[in-house]
Amino acid sequence: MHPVIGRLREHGIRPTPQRVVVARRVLDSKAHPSAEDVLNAVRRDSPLISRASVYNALKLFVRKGLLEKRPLRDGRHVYDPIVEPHHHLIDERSGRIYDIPRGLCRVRLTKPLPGFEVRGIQVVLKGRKTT
Amino acid sequence: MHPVIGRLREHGIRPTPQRVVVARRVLDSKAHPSAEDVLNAVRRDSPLISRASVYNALKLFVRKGLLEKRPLRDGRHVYDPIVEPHHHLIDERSGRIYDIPRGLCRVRLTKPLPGFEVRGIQVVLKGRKTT
DNA sequence: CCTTCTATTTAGACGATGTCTAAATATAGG
DNA sequence: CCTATATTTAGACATCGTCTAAATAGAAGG
Repeated sequence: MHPVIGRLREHGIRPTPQRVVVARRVLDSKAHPSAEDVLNAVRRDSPLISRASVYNALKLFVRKGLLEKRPLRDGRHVYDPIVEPHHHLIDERSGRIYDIPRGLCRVRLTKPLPGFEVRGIQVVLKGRKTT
Repeated sequence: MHPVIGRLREHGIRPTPQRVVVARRVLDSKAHPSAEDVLNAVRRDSPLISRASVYNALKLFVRKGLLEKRPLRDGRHVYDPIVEPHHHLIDERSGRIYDIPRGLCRVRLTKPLPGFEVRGIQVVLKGRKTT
């Protein structure tokens, strides 16, 4: 039995064959793959798996807490007339984006990052309007 | 003369009619519009403007420092098997994503955000590998 | 004003990404 | 075994951004 089957069950996910191959590809990955990356990788071993099954599996895994989905790939943008550095606040429910002035939110690196020149910091808070 | 014409010229942008209507829509916006938002808004006044002109104008404005482009819209994601909170580092040249442990980077709100319940903080550093 | 060279706009095709649906298939529980 | 439910599948569809080749506009020089 694949070790991932246990992890799927722990999270209340029925381990169908399709889900197992998706989980095997993504769970031990350090590469932060996109859905299409996973689809292509999985199809090398299981050429008959459908696009929708991979997307369904990934969505389910996120809902069950096995994975996190992160918007880290270039693709969909908004345009901001405020070019000075500042941060942003996104309301989960409406998707609305608010500005946070630089002074309201401080970011500090406790150690330098060797071998990397930092050229920009973007902080995004997610949450819900309560009023 | 539209006030935006001056701002375009200040940034070394020739103020064509198409660019002026795009600039008018986006420069005074608080709404963080996407390119498609801008296209749709602009077409209400200038139905004949082409999709490519709007995209070209936005890209030019960013290159000239009039706007910033920010990846704040849901759309393209990666999947991360590390579900514990941590931050990320993106190499501008390769697009590669690296993990930053929570302890290496601290975020602090200097004042609370009234009317908003924060449910997640995402810090993304952009820069370049130097080694 | 005319010509010429360059910049810009345009329509439309294209690729990538993600969602949805209806039909087929598999599985679980009685 | 039968039935109800879950899952998979192919394919259509929508959105977003890029690209290209042809048309147009504008600037610069005579």
